[in-house]
Amino acid sequence: MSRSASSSRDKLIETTARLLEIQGYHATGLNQITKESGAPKGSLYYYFPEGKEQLACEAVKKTADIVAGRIRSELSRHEDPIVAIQTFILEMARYFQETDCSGGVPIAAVTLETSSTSDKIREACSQAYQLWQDVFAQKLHDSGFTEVRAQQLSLLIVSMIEGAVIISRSRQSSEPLKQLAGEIPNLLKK
Amino acid sequence: MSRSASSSRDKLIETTARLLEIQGYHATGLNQITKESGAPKGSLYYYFPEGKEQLACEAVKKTADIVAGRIRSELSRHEDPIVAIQTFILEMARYFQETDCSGGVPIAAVTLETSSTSDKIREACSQAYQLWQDVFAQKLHDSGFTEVRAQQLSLLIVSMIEGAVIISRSRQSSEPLKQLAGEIPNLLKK
DNA sequence: GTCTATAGTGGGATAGAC
DNA sequence: GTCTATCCCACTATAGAC
Repeated sequence: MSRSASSSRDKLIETTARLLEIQGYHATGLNQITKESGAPKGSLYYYFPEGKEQLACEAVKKTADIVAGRIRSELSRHEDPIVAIQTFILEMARYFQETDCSGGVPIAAVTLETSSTSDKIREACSQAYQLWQDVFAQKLHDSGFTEVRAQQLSLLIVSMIEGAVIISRSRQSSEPLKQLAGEIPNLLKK
Repeated sequence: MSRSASSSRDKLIETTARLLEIQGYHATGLNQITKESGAPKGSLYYYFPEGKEQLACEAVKKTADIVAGRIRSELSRHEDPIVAIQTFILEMARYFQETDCSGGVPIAAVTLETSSTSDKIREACSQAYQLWQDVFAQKLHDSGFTEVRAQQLSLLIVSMIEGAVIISRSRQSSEPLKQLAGEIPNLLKK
């Protein structure tokens, strides 16, 4: 439990999470991860004896929590769920541009690349999406929607965001994401 | 222009398109493509001198056209756009299950994996999404929506489908896709 | 048009010194 | 805990015979 130990481990996970978001799973090599993390090269298999799959799994879980926290934090800034979610999506558009049109769907590529070949990673991705959906649903439920309706709408919101970012990425433009934000009032109006 | 020549070329493109859909770009090797296509191994660089990038590009374009045709054909089966789009999405859910939960987003992985590294492929993906969006928009415009509104709603629809399939894939279940279908009436009701 | 062989690179993973 | 060296494998791409 020494500090330097967990520091190297954390750096590996964080770097992996960052690279998976912008490059995907297969394009992200172990060499690149150790190099960019600054973590000692020999420590990778010490902390992650099962190799790349385990490392990616941990990275996805870490991303799940961090993103859930960000969503929760953003949504809490406005009481009205329409305004809150709209603002969150516009904030995502900003982040998308800030990352040279390569961020915003931190686990989508991993999901698509590994869903047929690694149940562990796929399961981690599934739980991440569920977690994010739950955060949106909580906000909607707090605002008067029934639990069932809140879950349905949240699945829709998470789906739309994922798809809009992918299309935004293909166009190298945040326009699709911004357009999506404009549709939120229409979507949540009963 | 011999028949066998274009036949090998076509087989390579079709096999590539199929593999890209279920495996993504980096997991799909040239060896696997030639092997599964049944096309002579030596012919790949004869037909695609620029290699994998060119082959993937052609595969994405081919997919774009075929999928556009399928969407158009499905949507024409019902006059009411709500019923038509709903039915289309349920048909996608069926296809998703038929392909062992690995089909349905034929170019999403490619888009995410190559958008930063190949402008040619990224551009082909962008045009594919635009084409699919246009097909939905045409249907909506024919049904009385203004052109602008039809385009906005279509972007939303394509985005939602992409996202819902990704989440469906992570859960190995077509439920998210089916839930999305249920939301279409609410979405298109003015 | 097609084939084989191979160059050249980079990947993941392991062994063993320190 | 960390490092280096190394193994094996898969990949893209090319060269040159047929």
